[in-house]
Amino acid sequence: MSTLKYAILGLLSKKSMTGYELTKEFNTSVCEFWNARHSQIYPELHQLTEENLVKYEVEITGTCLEKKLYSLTEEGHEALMKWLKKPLRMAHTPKDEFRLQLFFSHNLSPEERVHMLEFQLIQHQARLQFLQNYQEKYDSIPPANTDQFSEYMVLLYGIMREETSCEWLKKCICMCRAE
Amino acid sequence: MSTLKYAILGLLSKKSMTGYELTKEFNTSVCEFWNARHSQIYPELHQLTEENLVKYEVEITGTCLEKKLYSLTEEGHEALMKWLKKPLRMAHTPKDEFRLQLFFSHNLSPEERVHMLEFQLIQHQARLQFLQNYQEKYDSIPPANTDQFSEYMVLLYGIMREETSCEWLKKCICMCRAE
DNA sequence: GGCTACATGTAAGCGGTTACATGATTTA
DNA sequence: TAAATCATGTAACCGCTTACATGTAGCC
Repeated sequence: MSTLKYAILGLLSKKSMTGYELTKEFNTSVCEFWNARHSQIYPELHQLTEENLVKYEVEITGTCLEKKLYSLTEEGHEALMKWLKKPLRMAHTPKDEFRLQLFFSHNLSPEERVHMLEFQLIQHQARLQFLQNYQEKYDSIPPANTDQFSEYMVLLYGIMREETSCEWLKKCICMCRAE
Repeated sequence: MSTLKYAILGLLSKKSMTGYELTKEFNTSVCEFWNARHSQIYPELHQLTEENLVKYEVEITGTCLEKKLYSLTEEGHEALMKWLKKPLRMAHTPKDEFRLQLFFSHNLSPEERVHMLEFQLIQHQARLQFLQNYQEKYDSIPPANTDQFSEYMVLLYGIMREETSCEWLKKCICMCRAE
């Protein structure tokens, strides 16, 4: 079963949602480490329904607009728990077009190379700022048994990763300028 | 044009190679930030030939085994340079199944959660060790205009990223045990 | 009345993986 | 002579993106 299905089960374990709301979730909180478009989510929900891992109730908004409120079945909850307990092999290093460029960058002039590093740096600095702002919403580390604690750990990684990226880019700029 | 095509052009700019050798390259040095299987590489080489970005010469090994030695055309070199100079938007945070698990990990027992963090930690420590061993081959930072320098920068990122991952995992284990 | 957000779907195509398929060369 | 490596290809399938397609509800 695809990871996306577990992501959907996980989100539905927190709160019953429509496909539309799931799509929004994938574009906000979860998007730091997973994402999906509605064109992928609706078919997956159909499949999960067939597999009896989720069920839905039709609600009417206004006079006739139907929306499907999805929730986990007992079976769905079990499938989620089983996946959560599965030890994962470390993921293969993800593809990275910028580092591919950099790998061939000796074909560029020193100025061009420094320029491309600086362009990445300002973007990662902005991303770091965004994540740090998000972190300020926590005035302390949440208790370990809450979903806020899980969120906090994941956010922490994002911040540390961006700090490292900025540090690395600055180091590279420095080394390029040294000669 | 897909990134894989530029990766192939980049590798061929260093050295003329067969599809088989390109495949090996994608499983060693370059695999830290890009990879591809032979089933994808051979069709891409056919397309690049049609687009007149690469050309090949047939060589005979032994008595009859034909191999195609690919190299860049003038046009191919220009395409590579054009791509190298293209400023890249920061890549979207890559998908990460482990962090997805962790995001839903408040459903686990404290012991189970610590266990999954420790399992990741030993894997990242091994990867860090591997990259550090690789780094020892450089006894100093190579001159900035060489391809070794490009390699060195990319390797440095790998090491810093793994260091950060280990640091983060240790911090998480600590926080999980604190309560 | 018009705009934005809510809400749900399908189709075509791309990049990539896994598996199928074949055969020559080198080395132990 | 058997196994590992060199060498080149194709087919089916999967996950995902982009685009197509439709209609309602709420707000200004």
